Amino acid sequence: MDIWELYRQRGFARQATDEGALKTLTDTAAAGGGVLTAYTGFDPTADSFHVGHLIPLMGLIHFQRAGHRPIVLLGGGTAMIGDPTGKNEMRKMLTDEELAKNTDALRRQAARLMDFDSGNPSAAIMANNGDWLRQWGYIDFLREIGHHFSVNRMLTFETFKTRMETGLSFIEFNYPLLQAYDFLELSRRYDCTVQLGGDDQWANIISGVDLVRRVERRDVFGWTFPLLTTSSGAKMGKTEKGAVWLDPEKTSPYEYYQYWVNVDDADVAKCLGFFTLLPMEEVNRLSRLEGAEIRQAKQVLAREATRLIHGEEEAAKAEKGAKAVFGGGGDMDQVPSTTLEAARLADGVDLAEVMVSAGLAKSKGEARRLVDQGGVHLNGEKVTDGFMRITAAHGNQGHLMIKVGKKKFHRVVVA
RNA sequence: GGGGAGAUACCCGAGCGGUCAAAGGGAUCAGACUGUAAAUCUGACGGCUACGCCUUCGGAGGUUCGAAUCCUCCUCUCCCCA
Repeated sequence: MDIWELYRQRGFARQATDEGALKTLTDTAAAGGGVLTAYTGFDPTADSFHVGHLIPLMGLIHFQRAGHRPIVLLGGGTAMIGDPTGKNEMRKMLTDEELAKNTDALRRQAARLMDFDSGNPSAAIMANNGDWLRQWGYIDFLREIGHHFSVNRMLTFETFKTRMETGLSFIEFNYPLLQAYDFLELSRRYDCTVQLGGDDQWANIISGVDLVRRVERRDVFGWTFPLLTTSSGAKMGKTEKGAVWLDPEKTSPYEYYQYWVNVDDADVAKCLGFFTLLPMEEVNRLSRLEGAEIRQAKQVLAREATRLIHGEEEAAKAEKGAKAVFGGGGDMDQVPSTTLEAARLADGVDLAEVMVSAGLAKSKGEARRLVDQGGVHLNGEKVTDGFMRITAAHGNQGHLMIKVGKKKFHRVVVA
């Protein structure tokens, strides 16, 4: 089975520029013992990847597992422009320092997901388009790259059509040229012949394919992955706290695990294909589960997805923590926690205040509302007084368990 | 350069000079029902030991007993003309 077939089976296929030719190319490479090189670009707009980046990242992981060579392209240059795709308004400009910091953080995260250093032919490459984009002079770029682009055609891109209503700045209008040029540069430097990306990148990808053909008279290809949405069409990867990050500092492994256990029934099968490396037979078996048994599938999903990002040990801990609070008994240590100085318990501490500092409520008022609505439990007992104060009497061997709603648990350690 | 429209809470979006902490929808959160689903119904949704007080309607001033609402200037956005 070639990589493209594997992509199809697991749901990683949306559009391809020329699937027939792509297969031929892959077969030829395989027959000659060579590897194929593909890249995906990520703009360093934050200092961590989040769940929204996961499909392309998983795509690259599979690509490498299939024996090919992935390139992770960090958009240190393009992020200075801002991809207008899917945006209604221009994104704020990042400073050089922010970019450097973000690029660095993303590089470290990516390095944990793929093999970059083994020296194998399939060892991944990390590139930064700032390395080549920032060297260009304006006139030179226009003459050498710009003249290959038709404005008439660019205006037909969905991205720009919608932006014609709300406004589009010239800087953003140039984004496809830069991304297209990346492909040209990567094809020259690394013999990269495929660009992978989310389906919203289609226009940018074919711009690159066209550019390489025009300049190099060489056929390269584009392949897009579906966008990560729930079955109801909403974007995935968001919780009330915001994006679900891959950085354990921003989203703990426990929270990460919880995110996956809580996906809708309707999305479980899809997610198993996308976010685990389980063989498809296993994915299909789990996907056939119905009713309450779907929970088993969700647990496998959460376990595997967490393992991939945070490692076996953290995944096991997150799972134990989940079992402890939802199944009763067991190891509570993995539940998110904060500490509280014992001395403060002497005259009581406002529960609402503790909830705010633990991130369980945005304000004391909200915390009190939650209590009023019967959504707060302390050590398993429903709290009824919004102004309740925590005292030493509540210290259950130095541990207090606050539950908000049905799923949010937080431990307070008295120290 | 000229003319017009506009900026309201997380998003969209109403808003007569007082009865506006600001309609409605979405998102979100909580409760009930469940399986740590979905759908549905109910409630909450600026802050604050709270039938009151404080801070909000792009920014800065002003008029007024009283301003989201009127005036002036500024910033930004969109549309049309050249």
